[in-house]
Amino acid sequence: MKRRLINQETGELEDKSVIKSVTIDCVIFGFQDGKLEVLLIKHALGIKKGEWGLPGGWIKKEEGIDLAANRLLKELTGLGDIYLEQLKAFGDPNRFPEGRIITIGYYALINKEKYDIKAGFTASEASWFKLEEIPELIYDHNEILNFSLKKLRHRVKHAPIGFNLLPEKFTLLQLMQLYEEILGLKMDKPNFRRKFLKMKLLVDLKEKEKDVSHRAAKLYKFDDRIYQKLTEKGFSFEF
Amino acid sequence: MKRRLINQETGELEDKSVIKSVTIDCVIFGFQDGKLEVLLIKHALGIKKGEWGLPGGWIKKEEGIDLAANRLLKELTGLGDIYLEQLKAFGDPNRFPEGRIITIGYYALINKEKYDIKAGFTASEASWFKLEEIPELIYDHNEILNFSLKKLRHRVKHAPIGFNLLPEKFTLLQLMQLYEEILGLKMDKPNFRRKFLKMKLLVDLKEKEKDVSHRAAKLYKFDDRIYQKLTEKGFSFEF
DNA sequence: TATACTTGTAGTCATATCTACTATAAGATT
DNA sequence: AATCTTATAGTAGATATGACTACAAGTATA
Repeated sequence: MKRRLINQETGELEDKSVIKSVTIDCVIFGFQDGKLEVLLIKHALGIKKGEWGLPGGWIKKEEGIDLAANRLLKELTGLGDIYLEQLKAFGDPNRFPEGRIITIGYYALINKEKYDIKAGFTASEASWFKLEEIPELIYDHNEILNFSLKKLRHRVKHAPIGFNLLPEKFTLLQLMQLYEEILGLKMDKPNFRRKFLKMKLLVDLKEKEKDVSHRAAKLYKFDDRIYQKLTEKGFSFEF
Repeated sequence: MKRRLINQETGELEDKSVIKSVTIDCVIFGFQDGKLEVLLIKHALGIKKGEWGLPGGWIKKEEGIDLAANRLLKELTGLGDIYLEQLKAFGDPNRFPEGRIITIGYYALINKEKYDIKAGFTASEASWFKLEEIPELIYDHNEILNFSLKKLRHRVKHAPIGFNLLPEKFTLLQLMQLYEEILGLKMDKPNFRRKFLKMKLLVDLKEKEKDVSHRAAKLYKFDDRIYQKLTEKGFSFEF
């Protein structure tokens, strides 16, 4: 079934506010209970009703693609100021059976504790999936998701972006477990501490965890201004 | 001047063979006399006549974007089997004043000794530019080029792709100078040798340079199959 | 109150890696 | 034969890494 793009009366493209051939799809990562999670939505309408896929949408005609991705994220989750980065364009001619549509993939990192994402999804059902539980997705969304994972794994080693998945205040063990989960390996606590603290990227909050049934650990936060300053001096984050 | 997209008789999109709103632009890198170079073309027609820009073109309707990039490269330079990788999509609404066009950037690495690229450009003038000599380019092509440089600098440290810019047989000094030029730093010859040879990525060709006015250096080549095998064993290229 | 248990944090040590060198070899040029 | 250029080998101190031990600070349990 081909969609009708032309308005027969005016002879023009219908709905001039969007470019019909380019969409945005977004992989939204969260982190909970030591596990990386991805937010998926269940399509409520159309041919793919009932199937899971990545949240996404159209780009408006006069809107930059980064802006469009931010807007979509805001519409879907109700929040802005989120770590968001473009993956690449996906343009296999058969990726979308109903027509030639190119999609630009993005991925976002959010702090689940801070927001209740699912509240933003009114029309369609939304749910978090751990990596092992991800079902078969519509179109090429599994490919986009796998690409985003590869990108995230690479990026997290070369830029201090992991913090975006954690609460503002976190312990070194939480940070280490985040790295272990994303990179899929086991690390040594003392060595991890030393390596990370040596970078002097973290602010010691002089606070401790509360309500834990063991010795409370120090809390730290990441300060982007410190990172910027270090970067200017030639520092380059490598893990 | 807005282009007419609608055929008034049929009520359909004109020229169904291309998606009018998405193009491809390609940064082609070469390496000569120790310097990184970029291939630019001078526009022969249209508003931008006489100005320099990146080679590019339209994506055909039934063509994947990677395939389209390869086809364009072949049309422009007359050769295939070239290292080519997508950068990302550039979609500022004002990037192209004559209408909303999204471009997907690619970058290619070619061995200049092997081919005479400029022969492929019949219609428009093409020329190599060293990095310091790059003029102001049309649209957002300077931004695309700068992005490609950042990507190349990063990629060359994490994957053995630099070889694509060198002749098939090369000396360790040539390789080192390539790295020095791309990364913009000075290196130590003995240390570079040791580090690179330790990876066991290079094939010692048991040959030496000829017609040099000094002690001839050993020639090496890069063998992708060796790299694949090492990768399977867990090796990861880092420089 | 004492003991075990869990997690945090400090320190040790052998090994590998990086960096800045020096030294020598192999040719070509004068 | 002396000299110059570049290739290639080696060396030694500094630094980083990885595997470990030890102990501290709490909570839970006996």
